[in-house]
Parts: sequence; C-alpha cells; structure tokens
Amino acid sequence: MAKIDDVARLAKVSKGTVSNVFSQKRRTSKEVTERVLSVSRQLNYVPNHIARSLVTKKTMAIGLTIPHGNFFFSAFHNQFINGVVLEASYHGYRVLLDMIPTQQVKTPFLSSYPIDGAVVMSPTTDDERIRLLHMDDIPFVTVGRVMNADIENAPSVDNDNERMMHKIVRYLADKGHRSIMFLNANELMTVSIDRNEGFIRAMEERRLQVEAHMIHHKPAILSNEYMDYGYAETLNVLGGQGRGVTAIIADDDRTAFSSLNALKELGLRVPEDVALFVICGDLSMMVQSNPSLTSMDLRPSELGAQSVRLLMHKLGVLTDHFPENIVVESTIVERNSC
Amino acid sequence: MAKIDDVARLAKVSKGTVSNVFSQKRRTSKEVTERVLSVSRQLNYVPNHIARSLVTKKTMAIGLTIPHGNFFFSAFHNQFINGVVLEASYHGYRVLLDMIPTQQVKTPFLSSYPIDGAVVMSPTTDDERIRLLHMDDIPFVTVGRVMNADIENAPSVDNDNERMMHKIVRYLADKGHRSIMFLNANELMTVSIDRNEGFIRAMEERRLQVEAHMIHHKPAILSNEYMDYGYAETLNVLGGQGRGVTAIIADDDRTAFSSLNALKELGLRVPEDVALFVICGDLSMMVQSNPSLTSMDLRPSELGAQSVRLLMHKLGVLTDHFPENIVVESTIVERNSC
DNA sequence: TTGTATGCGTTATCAT
DNA sequence: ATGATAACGCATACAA
Repeated sequence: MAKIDDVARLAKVSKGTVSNVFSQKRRTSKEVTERVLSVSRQLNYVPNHIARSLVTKKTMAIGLTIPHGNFFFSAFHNQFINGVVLEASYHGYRVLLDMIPTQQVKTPFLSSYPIDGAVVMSPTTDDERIRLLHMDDIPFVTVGRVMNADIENAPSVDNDNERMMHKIVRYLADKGHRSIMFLNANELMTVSIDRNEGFIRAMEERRLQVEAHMIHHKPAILSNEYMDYGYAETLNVLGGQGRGVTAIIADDDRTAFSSLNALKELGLRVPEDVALFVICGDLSMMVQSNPSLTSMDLRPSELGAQSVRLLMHKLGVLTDHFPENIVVESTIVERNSC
Repeated sequence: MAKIDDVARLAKVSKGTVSNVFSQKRRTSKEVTERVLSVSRQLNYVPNHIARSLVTKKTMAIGLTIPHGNFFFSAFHNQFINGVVLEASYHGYRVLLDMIPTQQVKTPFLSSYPIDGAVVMSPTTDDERIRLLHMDDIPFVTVGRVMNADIENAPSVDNDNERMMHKIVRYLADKGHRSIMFLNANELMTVSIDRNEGFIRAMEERRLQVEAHMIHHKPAILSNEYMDYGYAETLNVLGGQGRGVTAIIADDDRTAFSSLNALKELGLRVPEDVALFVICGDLSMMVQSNPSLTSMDLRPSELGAQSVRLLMHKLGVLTDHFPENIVVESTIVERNSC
C-alpha cells in the first residue's frame, strides 16, 4: 500500500501538501492538486484511516448498541437501523454494530472503543451500556428515556409514549370498549414503563377499571415463553372465565399475530368480537394480515435518523440549534382490526 | 485520558511492560502485572485502540455489507446478522455495518477502510462491493456465489441452491402438482440465478413443462412494485385465464403473504386448491400464519456464523483446516400450506 | 523478566 | 501556497 511519502516524492511536494489535498483543510493550488491526485491514482493511494484517526482523534464511526442477548430483530429494529445507517452515511459516518452478548466474549472493553459517539437502542432501567459510555465520556443518544440513577439530561429521541397510549385508549374507548388488555413490551425497557403509566392514566381518565389481568409484559428475550408471548395471555384472559376483555393492544407484530392465533382458536372474530390494536409492526405484514391490523405507527426510520442527527450535534458536526430531547410523533393507521 | 506513559511512570515500569500486561504477548511477573493493573484501574486506563491498530495493522473489526439501496431487512437478514455479530464478537471482532447507498454520500472511499475483512451479503452479478474489496486487498467472504468476471475461487458460504430447488420440486410433484409457479428473488442476485437453474432442471427431470408465466423475479428494491411482489403475479397467473398453476414457491415471507392475500381474493383455498411453499422466512410468522406455511429453512443464523468462521480462517485467526466453500444444508419444514 | 529506541502513517504547528 | 518537523499512543525488535 502506497503511503503519503511515496505520493509526496513522486508529485514533488511535501507530505503536508498531499495531506491537504485530501483533507481539504487548507487551500492548495489547482496545479498541485491535480498533480497529487494524478500520482495518487497511479499509486492507488488513499489516506490511512487509522493513522488519521490517531492524530485527529476522530474515528468517523458511531456505535449502535442493540438490545443484549441472543437478540431478535423486529420490524421496528429493522427500520430503525435503516434510518441510522442512512443518516450516518450521509454525514460521512460509519456504523459499528454492537451488542452486549450474554455469553462472555474475548475482548469486551480491553481497549478503548473506536467510536466518536453512540446510539443506544431500547435503554433499560439502570442500563449497563449507558454506564459504560458515560464512564468513557463517549457522547451518546438514547432512543427512549434514560433512567439510570446517576445520569440526567441525557439527549434522547423518543415517541410520545404517554400521549400515544392516551390516543390508543381514546380510540378504543370511543368504539365502546371498556375492558382493554395491554400486551406491553419487556418491563425493563423504559418505553414500556412510560407506556404503562400512560395506559393506566388514560384508562383512569375514562373511568375505566384497570385490573391485574389486563397488563402483561413481554418475557425476557431468552426465555421459552418469548416466542409465544401474546398467545398464552390471550388464551388465558379471553378463554373460559369470561373477564369481559373486548380489546387487545399488542406491543409488536409478533405479539399481535400470536394473539390473533389464540383468538382464532377461541372462535373469536376480529374485529366483531375483539378489537386488536398493534403498536408499530411491519407495515407490509400489517396490511397482508387477515384482517389487516390497525396500528400505531412509531416511525422507526425517522427515530433512527433523528437520533443520528442529534448525535451529530453532540459531536459538533452539525451546529445549528437543536433540541436535546426529540419527540417523534406517532399516528394511528386505521385498518380493519378494531 | 491516561496514556501508557502515565501508567508506566506510576507503576515504576517501562511502557513496554505495560504494553505486555495488556496484550499478553509475553509473560510478565505476577508482581508487576498486578501493580500495572492496579495503577491502570486507578487512572482509568485502557490501551488506545487506534494507536494499537496503527502498529499492529489490525482493526479487529469486520465489515458487513448489506444489499444496497434503501434496503429493507427481511427475516433472513435479521437472523443472518444475528449470527454474524455473535460469532464475530466471540472472536473478539466488531462488526461495521455497511451499505452502498444509492444516493451519493460525503465520504465514499476517501480513506482506507478500517476493517480486517468483510462479509458480503447477497452478491450480485459483477458486484461493485466485491470489486472494491478485491482492489483493496481486503479478505472477504460472500454469502452466495461470486460471479464477478475477474474473480475466481472466492471463499463463500451458501445454501445448496440447486439441490434445494430439486427438493422443493420433488416435494410438490410428489403431492401431485404439475404446474408450479416460482416467485424468485431479484434476478441480479447470484442465488436467484442458481435457484432458477435448479428449478428448471428439477422440473425437466420430472418431465414438467416450465412456461414463461411460471417464473418471476422480485423487482428492484426501490421500485413501487417491490412491496407488492407476489400479489399481482398471483392474481394474474391464477386468476381468470386458468393456467392450471396449483402450487407456488415464494422467495420469502413477504412475498408469500402477498401471494396468500391474492389467493384469498381469488377465493382459492390453501392448501386445498393451491399449495404455497416459502423459502426461508421468519419462523414465528410462518407458524402464526393461517394456514401455517410449509417452508425451506435456510438457517440464516448458521450462514452468518459460518461466514464469519470462514473469514476468521482467511484472517489467520483460526488455523485449523477449513473448506473454502461452505454449504449449509437447508431442510424442509412441513406445515399446513401444501 | 524488563527496559530502550524506533517506527506505524498521518495531521498540525510553525516557518518560509 | 507550500515545506519541515514534531506530535499522536502504542507495539516490537533488540539489548540488558
């Protein structure tokens, strides 16, 4: 691999000049620029990213930390990552995919982390990743509210979880539903906490009773029940005993489908007997489902893009004024399940 | 941030010794080791990854290049990435997510690429990414066969595409189907080419006619028809004209659901009137669909893990004997759609 | 087992 | 506008 000295020698300029031709940090005459570029092409030269990083102290990469464990992307994650990668590359940044595996790995943090900043997905209460980032002084943006005890004012991007639940409850209540079951996300995630509160508050506002059997949380990702979440709950609560639940809010598409299956087994029709409402989910799946599923669009791709944009401000790449906490509006998409 | 000299001074050793304590490349006495570690903790020191990379010429990161464009992960991609990240982290490697966006970005290849190797998903004929990697002498492994003109003997991981199609056709033919429609992946992908050949050959072997209306290819990812692929084709071919198609092979879950929807609209029952077979797809979706879909399991997570393992051999991280081209066995999972 | 000196390839500072 | 040179923080060959 050719180095900067080779180019400098052949182009009869100093290495400083070659450096400037590539970094554009100060002007170079058209003449020299072209000579350098020509020689570089000839030698197949490109600046060494590592050496550059060593002196600039910028890696031009951001980390994307993903929910830990033997994770399983949902449609939400997909589109979110989409938004992140696209927006990052737009600013010249690369994305380092990252997870905190449950099993011990060879090099956890044996050396510094070669990223300029990070996007943290689905923070949990007292999130380990956030602790680490904070300790290492790496700027980060979370998607969802941070609830670590010692950290305040963390920049974040989030949906309006409270309002979202109000909107959903209102929507269902207006259709006459009084007993609504909420199949929430995992209880450790901060968004799930916010949504829970929103749900309960919205129900109370409407003078609707919230009973224990009406709120459930997705099991840990590695548990056996994970894949079946929604099925057993629906069977239990809507089967036999007749607790009077007439509407179900499901956390994601997988959960919704599980629930839908249980409903079919129980001989309950959607939406005639029971309404099914999905939070987010894969658009094409929602549409192609039978019946198509009414859902709350969380706009994950937008969440991803905004989180990167916010991070770019933290990194000083973008300098116009920008809020510290961005709320991405979520909207109800009516289909045929409610 | 503390540097190696600070630690050396406080621990009263040379920087070379500090270096060795962390890299473990040569023994250090227990005494010294502990003193160094203790001081490091005290100063919150960790070796600088960039500086280390500059001299070792290893970034401890691999690239994962994803189908270009405003891409859209499918269940296959999800699980694949899962396998890649998990296996990579097991060997102490990080994963740099990478895409070649359609829109022009700021820094395409303005500087060298800070990865030790790459995994290339879904190679196309004359793949640009492969050209670049090859030019830059970056070891890479493809998932699917390489068809670039100037590249031979590229290490790869793949399913047995030919055999797979034989198995599927045999399976369907044994159930009495003689006219089978194949909703294949995008025609640029090498796997789709292989599967096409396999399909045609398998049909011929069984003396079954392959007509033009029986083979379709997924439109480009940015086109309007992309999301609807499967729907229009099913409507056209199985509607009105009655071309006698009694079985459909769909490339992925999205396509299958589209097709399923069209079948419902046509009043055709699955599997009574038409058999529907899915290649890969999201397990939980397949199961929860109604009817549950019989499918070919491509084992994407295994593909991901194996591709990383193969790459590790290319990088000299793993040294035992290992084949250059790995075939991951795919198996039929029978459900209720055929 | 440990210390010393050199180099990795670039950017930045200070000249000119 | 360009050149010369000192960092950047570490690993490693060689010396002790």
